[in-house]
Amino acid sequence: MLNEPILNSSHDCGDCPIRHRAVCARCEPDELETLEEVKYYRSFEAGQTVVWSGDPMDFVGSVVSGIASLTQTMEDGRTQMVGLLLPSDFVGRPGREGAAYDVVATTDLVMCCFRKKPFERIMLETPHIAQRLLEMTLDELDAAREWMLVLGRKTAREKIASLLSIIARRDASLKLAGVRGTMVFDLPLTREAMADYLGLTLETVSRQMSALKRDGVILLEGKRHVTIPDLGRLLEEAGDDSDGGVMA
Amino acid sequence: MLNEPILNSSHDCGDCPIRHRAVCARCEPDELETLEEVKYYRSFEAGQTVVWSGDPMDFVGSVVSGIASLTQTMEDGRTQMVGLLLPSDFVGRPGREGAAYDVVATTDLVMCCFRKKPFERIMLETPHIAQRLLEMTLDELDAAREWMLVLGRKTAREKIASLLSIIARRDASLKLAGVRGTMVFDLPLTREAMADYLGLTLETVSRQMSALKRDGVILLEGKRHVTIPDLGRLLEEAGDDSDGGVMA
DNA sequence: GTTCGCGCTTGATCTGGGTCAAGGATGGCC
DNA sequence: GGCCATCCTTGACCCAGATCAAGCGCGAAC
Repeated sequence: MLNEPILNSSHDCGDCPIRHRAVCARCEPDELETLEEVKYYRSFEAGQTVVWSGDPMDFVGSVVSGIASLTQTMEDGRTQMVGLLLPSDFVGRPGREGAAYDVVATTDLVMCCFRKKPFERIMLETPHIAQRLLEMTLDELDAAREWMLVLGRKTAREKIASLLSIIARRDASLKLAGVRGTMVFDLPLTREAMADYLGLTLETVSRQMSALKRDGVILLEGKRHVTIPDLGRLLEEAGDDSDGGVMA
Repeated sequence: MLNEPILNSSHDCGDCPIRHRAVCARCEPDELETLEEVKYYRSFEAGQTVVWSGDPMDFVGSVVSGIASLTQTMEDGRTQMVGLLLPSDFVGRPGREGAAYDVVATTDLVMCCFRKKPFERIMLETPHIAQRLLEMTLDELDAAREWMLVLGRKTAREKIASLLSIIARRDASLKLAGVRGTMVFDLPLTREAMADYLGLTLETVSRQMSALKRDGVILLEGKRHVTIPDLGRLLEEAGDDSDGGVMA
């Protein structure tokens, strides 16, 4: 799943997650303007802001490694994280001018970017891409709407459990081999970032993490290393109706 | 704005909001299978469910008149409205199997539907449609993410003000002629529906409506008829940084 | 080693909004 | 007209989570 090609798997030429022939500068650079003008890589340090809300965003792209978050902020400083970008996730709004939210590097981050104008041209010429983007955007919309239920109706404990199960499930590499339903991973978020994602304070996050640990729903080594002995139990705690606990 | 064509304004043949030639059964029915097999109208009474979450959804479509809401429900009955469909809004997930949430008619509702299979075929053949859908979906995604800020970080009073300003702004026909910043409309939602949209209880909605009335932010005649004497003031109450109070 | 800083935990207290409960208004129907 | 149902309002009380505050653990810099 990690770094899975996001637009078309039919063309594989390396570490760029956007592997459509039409946008593969490495393979058919003549199709495009000068290579670097269209496709390029960019690195960010943890904490750096990729784009500010409202600023013009002249590129689209996807995460190669690291984690970025999409956050909205009110003037008085209240902030809400509205999305989490893991490797292979796409950011960008073809046909839209500015960014609608801040994009911030949560960890060190490498992105693979395309300048927007040529990308849009390619999109017009390659219906497949628009369709793939539509699918991806529909998935994001579903995820956003599911998150609205979390924000609007779940208790603090359920919110934490929901976040943990999402992180666990989005990284399939984390299954603990041989033990059904057990997962191990390092939290990529500080307590504060978790709070911003969940609409809570960091103190409440901390307390609920402790409570889940006390009740054996999770095991904690240090502050970040998490073991989930029973994913089914966690999903129950999350108030999740889907019993997605069935593992390969 | 009302009933504005949602896919392509270049072809106008009546009351269907999807006015693309390729899907206009009335004008070029030969292009398609039997007319009724592809495009049809459907009416629902207030309270009726259009589709249940998880059920197969074999159509896409858009609202002709009335209001529908998208809601997610937990087993224990907690519900969260995750979207509001006004006339001309599109529902449907081309390329996706089942519905991800309940679609419920909030008022009496008329929808213009297309069976999904042929619609998808048309989409493949008509790049313009996929691109228009992508734009619309990106807009919905933006709206959903803005709503996440409301749900996660705003107070009850700010939530109510946000909802009122959204309803006011989405229906441009509601400007009170000649009076700058003044708007009048009938709330299309019960207090309970408002609560479900805002992640509150109906009692809190009622109390905050009374408070906003007491403070002169809104005027109420009966329970539903709302006058907003000063949209700027309302946006301020909503904690909205955009001073969208500039009126035509 | 010591000190600093940051991320985290935990405790004590406060409060916004939830919960429970009792009516009030409106409108359809007999 | 009277009756009933539905939607709404208001009050009294409670509690989950926010706020304020103190201190811990651990790695980095010296």
